[in-house]
Amino acid sequence: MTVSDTWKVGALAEASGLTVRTLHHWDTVGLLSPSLRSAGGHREYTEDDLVRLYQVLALRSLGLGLESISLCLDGGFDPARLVRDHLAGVESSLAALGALRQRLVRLDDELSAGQAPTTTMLLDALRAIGGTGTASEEVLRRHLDPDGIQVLRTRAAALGPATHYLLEVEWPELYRRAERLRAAGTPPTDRKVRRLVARMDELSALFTGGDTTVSAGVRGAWHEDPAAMSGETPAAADGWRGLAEYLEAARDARP
Amino acid sequence: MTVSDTWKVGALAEASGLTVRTLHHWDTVGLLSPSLRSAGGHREYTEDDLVRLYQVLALRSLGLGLESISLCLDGGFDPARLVRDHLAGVESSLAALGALRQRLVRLDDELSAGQAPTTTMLLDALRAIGGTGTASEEVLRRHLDPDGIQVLRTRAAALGPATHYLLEVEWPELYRRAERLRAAGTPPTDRKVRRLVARMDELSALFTGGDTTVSAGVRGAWHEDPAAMSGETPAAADGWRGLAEYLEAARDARP
DNA sequence: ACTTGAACCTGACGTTACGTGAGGTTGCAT
DNA sequence: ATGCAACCTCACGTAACGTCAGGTTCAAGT
Repeated sequence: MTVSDTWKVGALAEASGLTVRTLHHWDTVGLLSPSLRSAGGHREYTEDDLVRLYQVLALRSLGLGLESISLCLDGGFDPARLVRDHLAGVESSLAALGALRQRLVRLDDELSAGQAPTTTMLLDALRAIGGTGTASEEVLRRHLDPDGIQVLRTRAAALGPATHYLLEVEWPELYRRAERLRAAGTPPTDRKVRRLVARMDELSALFTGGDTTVSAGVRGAWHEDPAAMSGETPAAADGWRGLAEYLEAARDARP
Repeated sequence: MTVSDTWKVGALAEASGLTVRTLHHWDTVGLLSPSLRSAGGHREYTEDDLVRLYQVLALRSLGLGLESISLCLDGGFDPARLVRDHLAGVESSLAALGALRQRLVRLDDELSAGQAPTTTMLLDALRAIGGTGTASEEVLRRHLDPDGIQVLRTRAAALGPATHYLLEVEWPELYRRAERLRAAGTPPTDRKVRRLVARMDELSALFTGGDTTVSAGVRGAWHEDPAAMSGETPAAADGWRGLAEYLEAARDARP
C-alpha cells in the first residue's frame, strides 16, 4: 500500500544526499547491501535497508571509519569503547592541528606584514636594524659596527621573497630538530647535530655574505641573549641558553 | 677533507629520522633526487641535496603536500599565497574537528554515566522518569499516566546497550538532517522528509513497544516543550517549535 | 682474490573512501 | 519495436608512503 516498497539506487542516493557510487561502494564492502535484486540485477533497497542506512549515516557523522561502523552495527564491538578511542584520536589530531595553526598564523602575519623581516634570529636582527626597535636591537648593536649592519641591510634587500620565506620556515625547523636531538641526549659530536649546525651556519652566511666578522657578531648577539633574538618559545627555563651552548659545542667539535 | 663527501640512503635516513622508503619515494616523485649515483646505481646524496632536504623538512612540517613543496622550492608558486591558502584549509578543518569533538565528548559523557539515559527526546524522558528530575519531567507527567511511564521504564531496561547507543547517535542525526531539509525549504510532503519522520516514529516505537497511547503522549510532551525535552541546540529562536510543526505536517501528509 | 653478510636496487601491491569514466545491459514509455 | 535514462560491473586514480619479494652491489674479512 506504500508508494513504493523498494528503492533503486538512484532514488535512494537522491533521497539521502549520497552518490550512487557511494552506495555501490558500501555494498561491495558489505556495509550496506540491498536485501533484494531485480531479475536483471538492479539493486532493490527495502525498508530494513533504509533503517540500516540511517544508522550508518548517524555513525558516519561521528567521523568513524566504515570498518568501525560495520563492527558497531554488527555487534562485534563495544560501542562505548569505540567512541572513547575515537574521541582520543580526535583530541590528539585536534591538538596537533591547533599547534600547526599557531605556526601558520604567525607565519602568515609576518609574511603579510610586507617585506618587514621576521621573528627568527637573523631576520629579527634585520627588523631591529630597520628601526622598529625591539629588544634585540641593543644587543645586536653591541656586537656589530655600522659596516656590519650595512652588510645585513644590503643582503636583506638582495634576497628574493622565496629565500626570505624559506628562512622563515627552515630556520625554526632547524631549531626544533636541534631541540629534539638535545632533549634526546644526543651528544653534540653526533653527525646529525653537526649537520644541523652546518646548515644553520650556511643560512647565516646567506645573510652575511660570508663575512665572518658579521656572522660572528650576529652569533655573539644571539648567544648573549637568545630569548631576545627569537620569537620562538623555549622548551625549558634554560632552554635557549642551553641550546646555544649545545650548538656551540657541536661547532667546536668540527675539526 | 670532510668525513664523507656523499651520503647513502641508509645513513641519510638515520640522520634525518626518515625512512629509506620515504627517501626513495621523494626521489621517484622528483621532490628530492640525489645528485649522484654510484657506478652500481646506489644513491649518493651531496651537500646540496642535504640543503634541499632541510628545506623539504621545513615545509613539510607546515603540513604542506609534497606537490606544494615542490612548487614552492622550484619557484613555481608564490609562497605567501600558498601559506594563506593552506592556513584557510587548516582553519576550516580545525573548526570541523572542534565541532566533532563537542559531539563526541557529550556522547562519551552520557555513555560513561552508566546506564543513565541521554539527551534526546525519548531518552531524556526516561531520565526524567528515573527521578533525576529535569525540566522535561513535569511536561512528560502531564502527558502520560503511570502505566505509560511503566511501559517506558520496562522498555529501557529491555533494550541492549547497542540499541541504546544507536539511539544516542541516530536520533540526533535524524534531527540534523531534518533541520537541514527544513532550512533548504524542502516541503514537508517530500519523500525524504516523510522517510525521516517514519524512521523517527520507528525509533519511538522501539521504546514504547508500539503502544500508540504512550508514543502519542511522549510526542505530545515533546511538541509542547521541545527545548526542555532535548539537549540539542536549536538553529533559530523558533527552531524547535518550527521543526516540530514541520515534522507534524510531514506526518499528517502521510496517507 | 674470494666470500659473505649488510645495505642497496627496482618493481608491485596495500592502505581510505570513494571519483570518474568505459563499455555493456535493463527497464519503462512511447 | 525502439529509444533513452538508469542501471550494471570492471578498473584505474587519489596521498604518502609501508611492506614484502627477488635480485644486485658494497665493504670487510680471510
